[in-house]
Amino acid sequence: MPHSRDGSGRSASVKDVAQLAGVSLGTVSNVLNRPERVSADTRTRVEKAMADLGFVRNESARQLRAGRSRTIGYVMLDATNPFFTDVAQGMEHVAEDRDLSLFLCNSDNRATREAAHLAHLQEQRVQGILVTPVDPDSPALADLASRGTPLVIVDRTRPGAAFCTVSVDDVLGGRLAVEHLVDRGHRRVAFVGGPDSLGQVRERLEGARQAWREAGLPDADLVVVPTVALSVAEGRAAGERLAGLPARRRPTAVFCANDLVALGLLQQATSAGVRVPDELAIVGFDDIDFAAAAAVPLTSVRQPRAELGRTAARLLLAEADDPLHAHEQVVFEPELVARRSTLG
Amino acid sequence: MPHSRDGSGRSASVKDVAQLAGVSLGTVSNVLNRPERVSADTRTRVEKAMADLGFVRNESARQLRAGRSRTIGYVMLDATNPFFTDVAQGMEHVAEDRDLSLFLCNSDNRATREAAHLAHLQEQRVQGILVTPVDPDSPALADLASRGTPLVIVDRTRPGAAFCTVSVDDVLGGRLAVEHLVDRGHRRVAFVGGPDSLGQVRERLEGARQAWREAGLPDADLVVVPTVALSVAEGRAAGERLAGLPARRRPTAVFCANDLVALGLLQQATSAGVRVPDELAIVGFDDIDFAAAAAVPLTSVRQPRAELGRTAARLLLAEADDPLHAHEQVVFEPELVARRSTLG
DNA sequence: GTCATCGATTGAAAGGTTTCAATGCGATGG
DNA sequence: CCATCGCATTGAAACCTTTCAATCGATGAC
Repeated sequence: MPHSRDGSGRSASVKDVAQLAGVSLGTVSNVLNRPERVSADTRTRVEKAMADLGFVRNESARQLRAGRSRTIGYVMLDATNPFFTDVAQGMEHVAEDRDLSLFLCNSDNRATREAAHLAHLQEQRVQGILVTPVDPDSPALADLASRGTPLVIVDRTRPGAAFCTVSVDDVLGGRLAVEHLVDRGHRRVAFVGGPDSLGQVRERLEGARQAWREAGLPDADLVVVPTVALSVAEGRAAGERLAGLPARRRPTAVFCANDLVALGLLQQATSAGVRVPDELAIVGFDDIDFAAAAAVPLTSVRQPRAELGRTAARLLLAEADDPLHAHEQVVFEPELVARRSTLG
Repeated sequence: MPHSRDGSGRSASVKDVAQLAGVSLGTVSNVLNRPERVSADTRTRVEKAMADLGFVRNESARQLRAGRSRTIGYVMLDATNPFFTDVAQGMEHVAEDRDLSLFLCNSDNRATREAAHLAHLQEQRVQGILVTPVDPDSPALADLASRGTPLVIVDRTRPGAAFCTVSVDDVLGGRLAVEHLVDRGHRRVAFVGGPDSLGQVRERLEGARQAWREAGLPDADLVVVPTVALSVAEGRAAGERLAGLPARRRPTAVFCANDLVALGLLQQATSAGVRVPDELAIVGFDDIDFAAAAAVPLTSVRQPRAELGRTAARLLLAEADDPLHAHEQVVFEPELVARRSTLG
């Protein structure tokens, strides 16, 4: 029924404000952008007119004129994984300090969705784009960067690329996890994670293998249990598969590619009556808040989540401010946080 | 400093494309927007020119002309709470179907941050704004709606307001939780949650009280344990406070205002040697994925998270398409999902 | 009394896209 | 051969803001 966007049709523009205040366009703009240049009297008159009309700056027009926007975007791999929301939180703080908005998009692990978001951000002429890509080697990313849009890859690395990357040493993380398990006396261990297309998964497994070999243990005793995704549900399913193994071949410990998988596995194990860690030790990866909060607190490989986000955002803005800026490949070191799920 | 991003100065515009392809501006625009009106020959020529120049549409200019954008925004209360990311996921699907982008912002429970995000979205002339507000009665929201920006409140209701709201009956949710506990024989129960400024907390408590009274139980046996936030850490702290109570006054069951609090409490209880549910039953609220995945799977009041998001987004777009649209107040019914944390 | 100066204000141009009425042209029908 | 029609293309206007050189009026110096 009555919808009345207030009687007036369109929303008020600087022109309307100028007219009502009896000044020129330029003056209104000055009130907005260089208030010190305007006499106190005119300024209050203009401000009153703005308030009366409910004037809201049109950011599109502003951007068009300025050529750049007040926004940066982050395309995340999985918005429902707390790891990524924590990373985003770190970025948000940097953006807030610089008075920019952070536009969050979720690719949900799909390359097509990722591409759509990247295109849209580019069309918006954002100051720069942060992305945790489905595939860091995709030529689409290189194209993007070569077109001049500042770009930072988060949680992946790509040596020699034409953009900055901020990541965590996943190979080292994998080593830490398995070294810990070996130290605790485990001699039959499973790695649970997938899909293989995720670099994070490949490298964590690689690290696990290195540590395993260096401990002089036979390759066959490091079992790989692949999953189709890094989710709680997949962790639960993997738990059931493990439970199905003959006792001789069943591992005494599991290293999961991330905490979601570990939590699912933990739940399945406990509900199947397997005692953690006595009968089965579990190590996760990421150290999300839910890891410590699990009923059997989870040993996990901690990544500096917020720091990752902050650093990525800072590098992005550095590049946006200075296009001659040299690209950096920052790599953080992960750290093992031992808790009850491996400590008995 | 010369700041040549690439040799070419600015990025290519329709004008450049037109020139290279030897056609007029209008034709390029037609290729972009009404390709069927352009002869096959010219079309391919124009498309080649675009590819050669790496042409990217300037969304600001487009928006400026069109008066509206291809974007909707969601200002969420707490991006690190999986409940809200699941709601956002539901919205994302609707947006994707309509070929819109969803701009996610996090107010992080702060009114100032919320205001900043709302202002920025308004300046961007988004098609509409979804928001789970810090305070649904804030006049700022009413102002926003009266200026003509389509607005939908998510997870809160506000009867008689000049905008749509989509919520879940929190009072009913509270009743379900407590009725369940009373059915299971509990006669001393605690409610854990806060701050009181959150309507969700107030109403869930209200429902709990109603159910308690209707069961004919004395008010004093429903203990309220306030928290300063709905987080895992606060749940853990509350657990410690409960553990400190003299045995006679200690509740046999706890109803937590959301699952994060419940998970924290569960962890504290288990690590303190309190057996769940035998010595302490726990009910959460939201039924996030981590609830079922907890090592003692959590009984929780399920909200239709994705459905909430989808409905909100649909209402928003309905209003954006038809400003005469009548505002609706949709209320979903929650549902109790009983799991081991109360079932022994 | 004139001129330079200074601060406040103005007006016009620019930025990239879309839209729409107008144009041009070849073909069709009379 | 003329009128008409349809189709592909064109050109100019509009969207709203910002910027910058130009203008105006007044003040102070000489």
